[in-house]
Amino acid sequence: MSDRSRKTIKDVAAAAGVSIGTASRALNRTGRVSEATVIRVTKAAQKLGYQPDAIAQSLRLKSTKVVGMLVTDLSNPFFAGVIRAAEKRLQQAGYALLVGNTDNEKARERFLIDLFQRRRVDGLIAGPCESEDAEMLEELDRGGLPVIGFDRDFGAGQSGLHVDHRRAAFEATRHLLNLGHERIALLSSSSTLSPGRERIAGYAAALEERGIALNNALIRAHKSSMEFVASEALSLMSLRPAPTAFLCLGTRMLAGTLQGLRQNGLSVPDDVSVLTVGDTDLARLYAPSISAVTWDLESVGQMLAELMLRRLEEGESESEPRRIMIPTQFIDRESCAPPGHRPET
Amino acid sequence: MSDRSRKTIKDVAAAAGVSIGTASRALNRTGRVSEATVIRVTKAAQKLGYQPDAIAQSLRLKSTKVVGMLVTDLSNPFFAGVIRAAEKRLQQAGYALLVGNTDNEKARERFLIDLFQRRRVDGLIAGPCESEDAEMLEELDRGGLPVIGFDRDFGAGQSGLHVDHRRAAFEATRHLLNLGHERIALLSSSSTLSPGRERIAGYAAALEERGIALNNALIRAHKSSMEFVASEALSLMSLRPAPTAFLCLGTRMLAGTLQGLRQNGLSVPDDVSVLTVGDTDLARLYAPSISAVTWDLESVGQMLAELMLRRLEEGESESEPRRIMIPTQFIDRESCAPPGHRPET
DNA sequence: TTGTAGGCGTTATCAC
DNA sequence: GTGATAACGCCTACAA
Repeated sequence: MSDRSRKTIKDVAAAAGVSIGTASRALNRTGRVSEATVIRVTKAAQKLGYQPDAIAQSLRLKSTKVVGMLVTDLSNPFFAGVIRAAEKRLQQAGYALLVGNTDNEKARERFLIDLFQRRRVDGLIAGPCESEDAEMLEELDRGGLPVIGFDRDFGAGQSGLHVDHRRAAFEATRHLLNLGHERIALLSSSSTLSPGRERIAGYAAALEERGIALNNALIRAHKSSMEFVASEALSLMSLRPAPTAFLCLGTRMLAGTLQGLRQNGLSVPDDVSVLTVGDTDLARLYAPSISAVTWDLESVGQMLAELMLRRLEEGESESEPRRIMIPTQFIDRESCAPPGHRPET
Repeated sequence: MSDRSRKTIKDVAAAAGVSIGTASRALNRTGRVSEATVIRVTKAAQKLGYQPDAIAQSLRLKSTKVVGMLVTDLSNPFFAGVIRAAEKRLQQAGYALLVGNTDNEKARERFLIDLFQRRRVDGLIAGPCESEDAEMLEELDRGGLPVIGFDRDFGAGQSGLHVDHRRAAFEATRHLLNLGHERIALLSSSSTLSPGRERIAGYAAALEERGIALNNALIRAHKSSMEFVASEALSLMSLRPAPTAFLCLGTRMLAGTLQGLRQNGLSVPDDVSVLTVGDTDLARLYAPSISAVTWDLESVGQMLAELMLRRLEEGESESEPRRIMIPTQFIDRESCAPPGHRPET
């Protein structure tokens, strides 16, 4: 099966004693071909180990059967799980998935979109990015490249999927409020990306519902290393009055917070309650286990693929855009208790 | 920029008033072209927003500038980190990375290899899989498709990269032995994949060095859910004499073990020591933090890409296969103590 | 039912 | 230096 001896449909046709046109029709079962030649051609193809050249097919059919996907970071488990599920579903439908990391940089996003276009992907799934480049993607979509947004702002005419981050943060905050907390610190890695913004909005809405004023001193929203988050957590704890609960938006925030609290001998939930939006092994298995808001990565990936496939298979029939909102679940574990559970030191 | 109006080199040539051949040469700066026409053509291309069609180029040049990568599970953080780094490096060299999940199934591996071949990938990075299908990959390689193995058995003539799992487990085990442990339980998700086999071998070698007989009752090597691992851990603890330390091979094993111990009120490291091969947030941040053997995912990915690029750019010059062994580092944290640290209950 | 031929968008090999 | 022209491998009218 050396590269040189790669069999083409020409070889198959020759081996079966038919023209290449007939061979093609027999292999693809398109057009009128006698059953006898179908068998003959198929056998010849099998014997030769013929594999149709997807590149040539793409050129001819104007479809690569590839969809591109843009994420900020493929190694982030929240994306990895989604990618995995999306790839699986797309593969069932005969599509491959080409993934690109934007690293949350506008320039890289541009570069990748360009790359995907040159590679003639059939569609594009666009995850969150600092450059909420709605118009650009909308233009692509109108230009004939189906775009599905994922946790990202996009134009009115576009299809997409959102995890309900706002409600997630709302419910988490309300849970803390119900326990009696009023000074709830918020740690977020971003206030500009759609998920971050939505979560902060949900937090604010829950406070407002109780008539508690938003205290900006309690909010820390910027990307930072785990070590820095740890020191942020400590600096928050040194406020007077100190927060009685931490709402961590994302794994890194949770990890940093736990580290910071632990370094300072603060115990959860006795000294302070902790709650996270986005569930991970760490939250599940930490001692104490951390209450979390979670959602199903697999169904997110699957739905994304589904949205894309629908667009792809509808062809030109510009159907109305579909939007999907993925619900979240609150999981109560051991990390939350009423404030003042233990007298302050 | 609608699909219909996608500009081809023909449009560029027309706009610049030259033939398509000249346009091509000007754009690619190949062959003799006057500086004046280069400028004219370039400007025309820019104005039209011309993007060369990578598919047509692939067909013509017989190179897709795509490399395929096979992993058991893209959402496993140990793979995700590697993939991310490999993709980055390959992209710098103008290659895209197409990833496929084998789910550790032979049939899926076959399917994906077939898919990658039809898509005419320029090379293949093959991660571990239950089917250590050395001959098949070797044949592919000889047939002209560069194959780089990753933590996987492969033929003598092939290039590849291995993390030094054997040494990792050896050192971890030796650390426990040095603390005085003699009954060390081993939890592994697999004894058939290359990494699992190597680790078990490293464990065995360390015991042998001390003249301690291998006790199969202490070894549990099969894939299983976290819950099952937890019950495995407990069943191990009910042995008499009970193990005094756990060596966990992989995140899931660690997570299950910690959960099991915790459910039973066993404390680390007072009742039992715990050590993991493969570092994660969970190990770093658990209380107590878990000693671990780690390695650099990024350099693994980068080296894999490097190996591939070298093969790709050497062309036909069948250079001798290169092998790389990635070293590991032992990180001592809080989860290990001498046995009998606290009198048994 | 089957064969022939044109073309998808490029690049490379020729002549000029 | 530049312009035709022939592939690359495949599918699909159109003709037979």
